Amino acid sequence: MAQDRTPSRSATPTIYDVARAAGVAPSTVSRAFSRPGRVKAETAERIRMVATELGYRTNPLARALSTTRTSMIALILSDITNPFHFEIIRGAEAAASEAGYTMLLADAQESYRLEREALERTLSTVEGIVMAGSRMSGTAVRMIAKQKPVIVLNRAMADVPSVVTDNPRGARRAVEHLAELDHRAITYVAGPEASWADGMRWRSIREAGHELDLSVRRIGPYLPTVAGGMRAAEDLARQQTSAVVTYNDLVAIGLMRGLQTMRIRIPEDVSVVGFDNIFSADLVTPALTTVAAPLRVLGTTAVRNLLAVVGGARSQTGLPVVLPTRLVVRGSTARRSRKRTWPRRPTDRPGDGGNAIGLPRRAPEAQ
Amino acid sequence: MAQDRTPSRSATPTIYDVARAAGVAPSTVSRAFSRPGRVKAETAERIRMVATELGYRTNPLARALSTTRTSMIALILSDITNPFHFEIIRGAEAAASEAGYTMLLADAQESYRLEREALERTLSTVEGIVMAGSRMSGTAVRMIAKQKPVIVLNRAMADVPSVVTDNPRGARRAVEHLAELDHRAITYVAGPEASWADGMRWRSIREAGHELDLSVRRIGPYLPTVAGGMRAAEDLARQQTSAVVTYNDLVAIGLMRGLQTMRIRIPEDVSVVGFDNIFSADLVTPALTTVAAPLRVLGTTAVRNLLAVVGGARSQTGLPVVLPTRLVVRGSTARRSRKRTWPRRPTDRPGDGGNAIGLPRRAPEAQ
DNA sequence: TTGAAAGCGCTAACAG
DNA sequence: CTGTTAGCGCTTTCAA
Repeated sequence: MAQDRTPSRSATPTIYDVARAAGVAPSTVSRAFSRPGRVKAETAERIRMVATELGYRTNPLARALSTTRTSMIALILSDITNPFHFEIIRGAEAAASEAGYTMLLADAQESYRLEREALERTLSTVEGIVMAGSRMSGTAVRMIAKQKPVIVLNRAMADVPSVVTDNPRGARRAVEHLAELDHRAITYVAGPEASWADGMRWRSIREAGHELDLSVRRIGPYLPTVAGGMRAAEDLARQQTSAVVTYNDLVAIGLMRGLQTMRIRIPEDVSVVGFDNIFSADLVTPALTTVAAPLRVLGTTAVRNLLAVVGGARSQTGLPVVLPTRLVVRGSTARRSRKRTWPRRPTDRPGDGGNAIGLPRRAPEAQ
Repeated sequence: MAQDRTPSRSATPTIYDVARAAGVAPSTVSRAFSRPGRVKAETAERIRMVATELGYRTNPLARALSTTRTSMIALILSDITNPFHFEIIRGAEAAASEAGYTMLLADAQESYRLEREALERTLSTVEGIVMAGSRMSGTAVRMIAKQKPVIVLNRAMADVPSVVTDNPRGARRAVEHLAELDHRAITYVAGPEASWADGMRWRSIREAGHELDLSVRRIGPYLPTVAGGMRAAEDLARQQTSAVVTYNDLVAIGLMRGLQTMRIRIPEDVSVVGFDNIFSADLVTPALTTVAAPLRVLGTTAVRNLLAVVGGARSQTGLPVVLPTRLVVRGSTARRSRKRTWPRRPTDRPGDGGNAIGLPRRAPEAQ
């Protein structure tokens, strides 16, 4: 009476049950499932019959114990709610299951501790790990990589295989696009300082700006979220800019929204370019022009490369795999209007005062 | 030379290594980790020291083999890219890791075969399963539930524990809201026919409509996507309605977009209410009024209940757990304007002709 | 409180 | 081609 709380679930038959029922040795049953070639066709057939009849299924854990092949990989995300990760997750999952692997998903929720715990929990279970947007230090990551194959996503590391997008070309395309639209000055709205991508993007934008003779400045850092973008809008209102490029789409979306509530029109007054092309980028108004990352491919590539390493491949080069980006032009960018229509109404801005808006209109300087 | 392709990774020490180094029996080491109480304090301490020094970590697979406790659960999703699932995933993951469990994630990509495979792959590894938006038949689900604890999400089942949102109340609130805004007729834009939620929502809306003396009709089914919503917009243009409720937010977003390209204004010409309150619902223009589901809580509740069952709890009632919804009023709904301003320009509509738009203006009928 | 021994379910030599 | 025999790393009686 004490024990029957759990509803009875049919106990799974083992290899021994099948062996007995089929009149063969257990090892033969094992072979029939793990290397069919090594068993006479008829025998294998009979075993298979008996097995399905009994409802036998090989226990992957037991198998893993002797082979060390668990057929599992882990995907560790810095923040699962970041839409940037959505398609990556799908890509990764698809690649994994396509290869017969199961994917463990762990969300660090931007917390170092949680990330460590997740690693701790999964490390000994999986054959390899994809770390996306990890907050860990380079040495910490290397530490992990010493124990299990690791692929780092969106962060180039010298000695750990990584997959990144082509930020330099993407940034350059963004700047070129704005230049073609007659913009002469660009503001970069920065993301987290610790972000590898942020560094790459800013540097590339600055360089492209120099080459194309645009003046470029940077504000930030901001949180890489819609809220962060709205904050940036407040700060941006104090300055004259006709064009801005943001760290990512979330920031761009927040920025547009913030600007719009101040009666600043997008794209008539300010053109905005984001990065990543997340879900939603084309749903906002105006639809966001953005440097699209091949999100799903990012996920599949990471997993495929990981599985290659697991399978014994040595990465040929020590260099990161770089995936191409492409500029998706939508409604948030337009030709610079000759007449400065902005700022318009000093009092529109909510919160901290008109000071910000009514500033002297000196031309933006580079850097 | 043939074997050294794989970079050497430090072999993990076992319980035996620790035992030897600490001068105790392996079983004692095991106890020290699994039931500390059963080991003399000093001994345990010593073992612990040696263990950390050697970098020992108990192998969960091996442990699972003898205890059948794998500390893993699976979350099987019908479609991982559906934003409806994003927060659910996070909630589930959080609840799992909080309980020391690891979550396997599998995406069925709306495919029955893939769902089966995922189940096949994970079933014997996990202690329980959360099925979200499953496409499987009731009997198939029951089949699974006979083997491992299962919680079904967003679908009420008689004999399998499930967690759902309060669609009836949510639908009712939506209808009430529209009625308060003077709308007299409502169109429900339906989602997939196989969807349990769709049935619930439609039925509830119809009932609420009856009670509040509104006429209610239904169009569809449509795919539960933005594209589906845009299709619905085309069809809706042939009819007079001042208010529509859609199967979900995605459809609502697509619908608004489609309507807007036809120069139909939201909310001036048509008020739109969605369901779920997914990420993006407040980013579109106008921001979407919607029946918000407690997405994250849905995930955590499912997992917590699952773990309770795993832990031996018997579900008290056979009834599904119902989570409350709440109506989030945003910009997509407004008071019905007296003057009918729509349809306006017969030729605006792209594609299949003016026929659709210029239809006789008969009042919408119920059902 | 600790040790010895017998598995958990499966795979992997090694013979035959 | 198939049976026999050891384990994989950990837990769990059963004694001591």
